[in-house]
Amino acid sequence: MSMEGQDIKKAGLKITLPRLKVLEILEVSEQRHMSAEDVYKALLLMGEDIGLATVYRVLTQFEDAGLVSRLSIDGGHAVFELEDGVHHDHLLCVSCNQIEEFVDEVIEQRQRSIAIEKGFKMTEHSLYIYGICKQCQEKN
Amino acid sequence: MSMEGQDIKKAGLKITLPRLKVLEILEVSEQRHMSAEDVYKALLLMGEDIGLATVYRVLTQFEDAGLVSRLSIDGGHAVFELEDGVHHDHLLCVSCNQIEEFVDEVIEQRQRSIAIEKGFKMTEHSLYIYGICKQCQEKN
DNA sequence: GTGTAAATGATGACGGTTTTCATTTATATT
DNA sequence: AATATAAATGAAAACCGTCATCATTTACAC
Repeated sequence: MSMEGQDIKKAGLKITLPRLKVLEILEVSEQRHMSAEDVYKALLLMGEDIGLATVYRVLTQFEDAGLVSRLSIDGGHAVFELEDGVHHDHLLCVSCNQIEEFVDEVIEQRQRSIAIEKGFKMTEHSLYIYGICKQCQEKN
Repeated sequence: MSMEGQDIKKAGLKITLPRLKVLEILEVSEQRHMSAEDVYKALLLMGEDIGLATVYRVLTQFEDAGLVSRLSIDGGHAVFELEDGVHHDHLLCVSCNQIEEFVDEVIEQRQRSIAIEKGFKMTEHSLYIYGICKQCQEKN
């Protein structure tokens, strides 16, 4: 059984072709952030005939299992990324939709302090910086 | 003409009953953050027979005019708040859906620095801290 | 008052996502 | 290896928040 198979099994899921292939796409794709539709199209290109509903289901199961993270970006559609255990935030280019990641311990710490000040028990946080990336600025 | 009427007029919009009433709801409602549906229901309670499509249109126009801000919270549905000119971020209670606001200049500054480091021209940013508010913690 | 562009309401469309349900498949057990 | 059974799948329809269409109504400049 492959490494991926073990991840799937550990999540309490049966090892099926759709699950193995979705995981493979996420691992081999040059784009780290993919929508369900992106994954679906990549599967079609690979010659795998897997339904879109299954892709959505599998991605949600992987999210529940902690294998992937879901980013809900502006305007209601989601992208997924392989979870690497390191929290990070995102910079999104509003022109080309490219996504970059960053980690900033100062911000992390301030967020924790604010939650405490307000009496909140923080479960999560999401920070998106929107802007125009270097390449898109140079193009125009 | 009321104060509100002037705001609407300044936005280049005709002063109509639906617009006055939507603005009134946003001002008098005890909840600062309302979805289009919330506003629509509040209008019905007031006895105003205004269509949901109009509520959406008016809120979008108010957003364009800078009278309200739209928050896109987790999973694609939006809430609106009266714009007071002061940028702030949000704490959301995942239990009771209450929303609190905060301002943190340290975070603001770090965000600007990160955008510069990454070569991004920042247009916007959104920061949400999710957690359980004080009241909900005490309840359980 | 009147003309004209703008605004409204009802309804249908839309897009991403989820549910339904009949069929197929993985896996534990014989 | 055959079988039983719960889980997984695919196709299609349902969903939900939001937006567009279009015929009718309204605000406001003249």
